Amino acid sequence: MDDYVTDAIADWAQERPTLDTSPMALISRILRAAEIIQSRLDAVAAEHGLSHKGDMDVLAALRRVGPPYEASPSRLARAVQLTTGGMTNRLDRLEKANLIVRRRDTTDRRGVIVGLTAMGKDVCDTAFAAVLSEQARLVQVLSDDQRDTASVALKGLLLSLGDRALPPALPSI
Amino acid sequence: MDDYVTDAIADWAQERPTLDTSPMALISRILRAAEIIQSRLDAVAAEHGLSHKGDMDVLAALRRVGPPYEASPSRLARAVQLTTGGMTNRLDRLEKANLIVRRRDTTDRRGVIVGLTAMGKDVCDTAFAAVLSEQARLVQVLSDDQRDTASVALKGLLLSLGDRALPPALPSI
DNA sequence: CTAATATCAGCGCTACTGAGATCT
DNA sequence: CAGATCTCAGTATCGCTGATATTA
Repeated sequence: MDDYVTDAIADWAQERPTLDTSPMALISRILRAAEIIQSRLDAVAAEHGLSHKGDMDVLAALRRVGPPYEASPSRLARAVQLTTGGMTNRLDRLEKANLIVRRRDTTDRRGVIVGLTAMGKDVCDTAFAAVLSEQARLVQVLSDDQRDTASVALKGLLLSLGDRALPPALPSI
Repeated sequence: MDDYVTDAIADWAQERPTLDTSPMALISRILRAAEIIQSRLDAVAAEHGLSHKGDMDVLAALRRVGPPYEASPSRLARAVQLTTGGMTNRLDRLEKANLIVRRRDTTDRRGVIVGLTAMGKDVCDTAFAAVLSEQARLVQVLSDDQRDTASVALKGLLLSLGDRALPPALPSI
């Protein structure tokens, strides 16, 4: 059976035989899979009150650093690949929903510290568990070996694209 | 060396040890890679006059069907995973830029047929070649074997998500 | 009559840019 | 003074929904 990309590659081979379309086999599938997956995960997050795309990512970024679940806006922006201006907007929304709070950074008075509220932590925990189980359902069709080798390949790709783990947070960042 | 996702998984293991985060190794990497790749490809397309995201996809969908480079709006919408309303907007833009034309479908007077202009074909051909060569650069870090196995895995994933090749166009569709 | 096609207007959401205030 | 941090206002983009006209 053919997916959309298989078909596209076959068409291009017909129309422009000199073009090397082999990279599409991977790249186009990454793009197309991401669209479909993202919309499914957004739907699951929305069922748990996170109706705005990206909210889950911010909450998760705060949650996974551990108690007291705090980080600076700029660090969060880096984590989710957003400008600080964009992060301000997301934080405004999340603060209005009582999922996060902002307080001044006492050690650097330019800065702000964002923290999860108790409610934010609860919502994050239940929503994240649901998103994860949806993810598990999505990858179910693949063998363990397929998942592992594909993960390793994508990790190599990401590293070459400059995607890195964030440096550990300093006493206040 | 660790990418962002490796780090995230390690954090979650610390914070919520009972959660099975293994699906993230693949899913999160697909999502994160797609963001980065898409923005790079958009930048390349923009260098060739296609400053609006998605324009390349529509032109390519028309181009790859072969002469006379025509298709209906609804078929194009299906190809790029868009509502027909959304496609109307894109086509308005592309028509204003003289990259496509719309004409009435003589066999079904509800319908419209979208065709590439000569200029549209030229722009598409040069832009697509540039995008492809950027794609080749992006996957350069991976071995042939890695690309193949990852492609196959993603194809399996896409098929399970319902992604299928479009049925062949009927005499007018 | 029901269903399909394309368009349009209105709406909502999202993020970016550039300027500004504050502080290191 | 240069540079960092965050916010804000303005702007652009983008796609969806639902109504409509037309035709099969």
